[in-house]
Amino acid sequence: MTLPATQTAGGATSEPGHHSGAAGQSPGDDLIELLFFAYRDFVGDPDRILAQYGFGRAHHRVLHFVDRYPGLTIAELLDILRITKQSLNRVLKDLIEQDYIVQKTGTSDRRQRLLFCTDRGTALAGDLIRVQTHRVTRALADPAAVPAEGGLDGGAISAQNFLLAMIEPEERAAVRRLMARRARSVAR
Amino acid sequence: MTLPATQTAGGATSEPGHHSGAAGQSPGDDLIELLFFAYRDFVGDPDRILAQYGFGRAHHRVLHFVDRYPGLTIAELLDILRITKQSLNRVLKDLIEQDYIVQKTGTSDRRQRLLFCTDRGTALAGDLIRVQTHRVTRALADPAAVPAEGGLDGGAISAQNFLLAMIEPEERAAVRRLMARRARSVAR
DNA sequence: GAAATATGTCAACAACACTGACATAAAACG
DNA sequence: CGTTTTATGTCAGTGTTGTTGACATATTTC
Repeated sequence: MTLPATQTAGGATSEPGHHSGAAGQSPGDDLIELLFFAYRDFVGDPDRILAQYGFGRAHHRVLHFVDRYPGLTIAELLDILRITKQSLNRVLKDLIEQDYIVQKTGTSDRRQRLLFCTDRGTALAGDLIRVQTHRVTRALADPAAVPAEGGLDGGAISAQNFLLAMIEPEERAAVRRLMARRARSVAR
Repeated sequence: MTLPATQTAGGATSEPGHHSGAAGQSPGDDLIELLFFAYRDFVGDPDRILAQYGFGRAHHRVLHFVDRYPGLTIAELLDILRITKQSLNRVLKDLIEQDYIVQKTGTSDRRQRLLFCTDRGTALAGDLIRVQTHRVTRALADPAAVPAEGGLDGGAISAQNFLLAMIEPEERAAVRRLMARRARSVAR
């Protein structure tokens, strides 16, 4: 990210009103954008690994939950992921055909298909967990905790610091600069 | 979400190894899943509103950043969103044609197109910000702060509480139940 | 005047979500 | 025991959002 300094043109069409664009600051407004940036980088790590296997984010989610909760049923997985069974089946099929996941018929209810990772699946899931855990662990240990200027917001600061620390280190300055740009235009 | 109790079948193909599936707990492993659930619900609110306008998540992101940072250029927006200009143009075109965003030629550099929200755009962006701010504010004020059993992890607890509180209230119990299921299988 | 930059656009394609319809096996119920 | 419900699988079509590659235009920079 390489965002230059603030600039202006004719001036916006907007006028002060209900929301009044770029104003109406609320405590934790920054968290909305930080969540976007943090999540963007959070899924970026796995994405790079998955691409080498020809898998995508959808495959990751399935593999992750099956790895962490062995014996998950299709219905449970659908409930967690909140997607349709058609969407799930498309990626699950790939994972089963390529021997990352196996299905076993349920013992108590033989209609159910319980899902388990194979060794291959466990290995890949482990690689993916590893990079994400690394980012999270680093974020928790990050000393970049610069308390906000205002008063304590009861958790607001630490949530903000956590999300900021989840962002790729090289990008943090740019994100800080961007958000400062908004803060300035509001203070005016 | 309605996840039943733990169940087992034949037993997984996996064996103890490097990662050893469902084991290898790390401080903040929960945060990986909480981030998934929190983000899922976080974007769920706006999605419902946007659907009524025939817009999607991509439209939301563009509208949000243009609203918050009036005068943003195309290049800056591309840098923030990390998508190609072709992807951006598709949704930006919709927003401009339907009068949510206007472009103004830059004054210092006439090649640039500075982006601004119209009143319509500001209004919609305000509605979207509102629901997200509501969720964040509620999460920050949430007294659901049940300290973890272990020792303090320096920010780990509050980040965990924040993300949990970002989850749709009716779903939190299910998420807690799910994650407890993993904790149990690990303790064994 | 040539080269670099900021933006726009056409075309094709891939991932991942959706809807709707239909099929099968097993469990549950009366 | 037969009907109904449940858990899962599958076919077909569609929409959103991302990608690559190629090319065009206006403006700035050197």
